[in-house]
Amino acid sequence: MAKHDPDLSRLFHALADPTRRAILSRLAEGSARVGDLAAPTGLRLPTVMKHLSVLEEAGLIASAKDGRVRTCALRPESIDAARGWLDAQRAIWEARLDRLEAFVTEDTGKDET
Amino acid sequence: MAKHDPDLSRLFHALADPTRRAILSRLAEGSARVGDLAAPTGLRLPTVMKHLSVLEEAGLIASAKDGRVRTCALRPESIDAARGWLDAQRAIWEARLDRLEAFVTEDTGKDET
DNA sequence: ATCATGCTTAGCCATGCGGCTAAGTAATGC
DNA sequence: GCATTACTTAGCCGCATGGCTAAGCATGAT
Repeated sequence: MAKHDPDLSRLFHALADPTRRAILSRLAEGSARVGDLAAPTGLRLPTVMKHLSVLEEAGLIASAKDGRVRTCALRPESIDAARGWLDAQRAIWEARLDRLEAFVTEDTGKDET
Repeated sequence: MAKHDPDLSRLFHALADPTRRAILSRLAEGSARVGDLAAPTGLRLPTVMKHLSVLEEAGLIASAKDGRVRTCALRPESIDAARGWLDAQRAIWEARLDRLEAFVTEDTGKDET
């Protein structure tokens, strides 16, 4: 387990934005050009570009420029880091759950504020 | 599939911070008091409190106050939403991968910026 | 009653993020 | 060559985030 894990932070951060998740979903239907990705979002190109940068730096997508057109595609394996962490945590949490059992969890909302 | 999915955004956002992930890891060893959670972070209490709020609003932890002590515990099932989304995406991406195959992905770094 | 403990609230500050416009560059089409 | 297309870069703006200090409040100990 790494101490800092900036990769994981960038990955989760990238996934935390609805627009970016929408872009990913769109890309799941096939690779697309930047303009085509921007259109359905209702956002301006530069804004979408930033989102694409975030996604690319998180390793979630790859892009290549052919002529004046940049095409983006998913990098499916990138999601494994996130899944791996979640699965690991889940496993540990479940294992410990018997000890915690009905501590605060019993009520789902014992004390809010 | 929801349009906005603010829950998913909050969840991923909560997981995007190293300090918060550290707190979750610590909680995986058993429930703990706020002060005990703050100590290893090197951060001040109010700061940690904010992190705990984020985690709680994301549904990742629950807390209850007994006397003047607040105890926090994990909510293992909360992670399922994230896992679910990741798994779904992963599945779709994999399925489509044959079509995309070696489009941009071939090189891992054809054209950066 | 008084004091210490442990969390909580309020408010400040710097940075970062998500949105925009405007202007720039590179490839294609005529 | 010149206009158009399609990104790209630069820079601005408002708000959220993550850190802090200082002060508050409730509980437990003396």
